[in-house]
Amino acid sequence: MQFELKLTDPLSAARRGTITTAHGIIETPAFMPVGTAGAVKAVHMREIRNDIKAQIILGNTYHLYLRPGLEILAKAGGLHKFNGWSGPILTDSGGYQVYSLTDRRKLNSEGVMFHSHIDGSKHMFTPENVMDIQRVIGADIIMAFDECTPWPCDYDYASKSLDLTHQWLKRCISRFGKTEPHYGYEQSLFPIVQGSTFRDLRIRSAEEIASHNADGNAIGGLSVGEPAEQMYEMTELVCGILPKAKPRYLMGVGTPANILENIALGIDMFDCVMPTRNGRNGMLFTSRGTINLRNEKWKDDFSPLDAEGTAYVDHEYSRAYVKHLFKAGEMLGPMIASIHNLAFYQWLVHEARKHIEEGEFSSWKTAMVKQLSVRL
RNA sequence: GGGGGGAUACCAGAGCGGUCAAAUGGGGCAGACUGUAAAUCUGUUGGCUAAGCCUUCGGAGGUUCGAAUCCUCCUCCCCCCA
Repeated sequence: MQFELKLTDPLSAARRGTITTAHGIIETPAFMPVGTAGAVKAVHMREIRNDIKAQIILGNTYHLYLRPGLEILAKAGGLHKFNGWSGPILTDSGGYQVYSLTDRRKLNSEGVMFHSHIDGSKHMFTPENVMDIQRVIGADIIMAFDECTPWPCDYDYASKSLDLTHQWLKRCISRFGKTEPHYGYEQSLFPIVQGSTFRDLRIRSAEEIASHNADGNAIGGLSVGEPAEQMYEMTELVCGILPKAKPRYLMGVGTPANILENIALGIDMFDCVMPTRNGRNGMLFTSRGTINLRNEKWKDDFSPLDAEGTAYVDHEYSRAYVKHLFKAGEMLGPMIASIHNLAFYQWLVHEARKHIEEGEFSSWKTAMVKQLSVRL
């Protein structure tokens, strides 16, 4: 994997770059749709590719390991062949499940014992086997096994958790270095900065992560409930320490406004379930603000879903119709909303890239953030 | 013609003397959602001058300190036998 930093915004820390992987190029700043179980929920790969035009999607180690399982993934020839997405893939390590499935796991220095949410069976995840599993899945970018700390989190816990994540990182790097890709193309390992919302812990973690000189670096443990201002404070701090020449990935973020603010602080890559999950739940993100499609006020609004939208669904369907689909429990509603939202997120980062290139990112961002906060 | 069952809020449907403005679903209205246990979850759903009051359980009377609940008549609906 290669990262080329093309230019930096003169008025902010925003950057414009290109990541080249074995499966294609990613223009940064980039937004990556989440496809946890090997599918971006409710959306065809064809639509991700042709209509939404995402350049990379995510998968998840924990979920894919449980189902369909490594045997099938290996037999298929890796996730790309299995799910038909021939572009770049990034897999999360299961570190987020350490946080989100906290009542279904036991953590110790060796690793994490999960009680499967599917059948209750026990599965030990260690830094070593998480590398091995991600080798089998075959993602272009794989993530270190970490503990995503909850928020709020007391200092001592955050500090100890940080040390554990750092120890695990060394084990990840060691195992990764001793193993080979299974399918003939290169994989890159990204380490993850933790430290909750404590400045000194974030500094300590960012310095540790930077010292490994990985292909790219991630920031985790944010967007877990902390106020947005604290998230921005942490990303700014960490971006000041992480190497400039490597892509920076802010994990799990976020709202359209979060993305623009973090681009301004030097983040290059984002992923978030929000466009798909909120879409399935009837919420649309647009350049003019958000829409709750289930609201009564759209019942006879026959105007396009999003007159300024870039997706075909924005012009083929009316708000009234898609509201009806949601009310009627028709699965086409969530499908349309997911395509719209993902296309909107792609439009957002596309515009961000364009405005960085034009040297007017900051003013555009300020105006856009204001518009995005409107509730239509 | 004979016998039996039933009418409860937008719908379905509990309740069968006070703790009932009335369970539970559905529907309606609104909210949440940030490296996905999510096509999920939460709140709310008679009125008002709102920790209180007013009008509600087919209709009209009655019994009782007190009735959605008991009695009488009326109106409709359903089932069984002829």
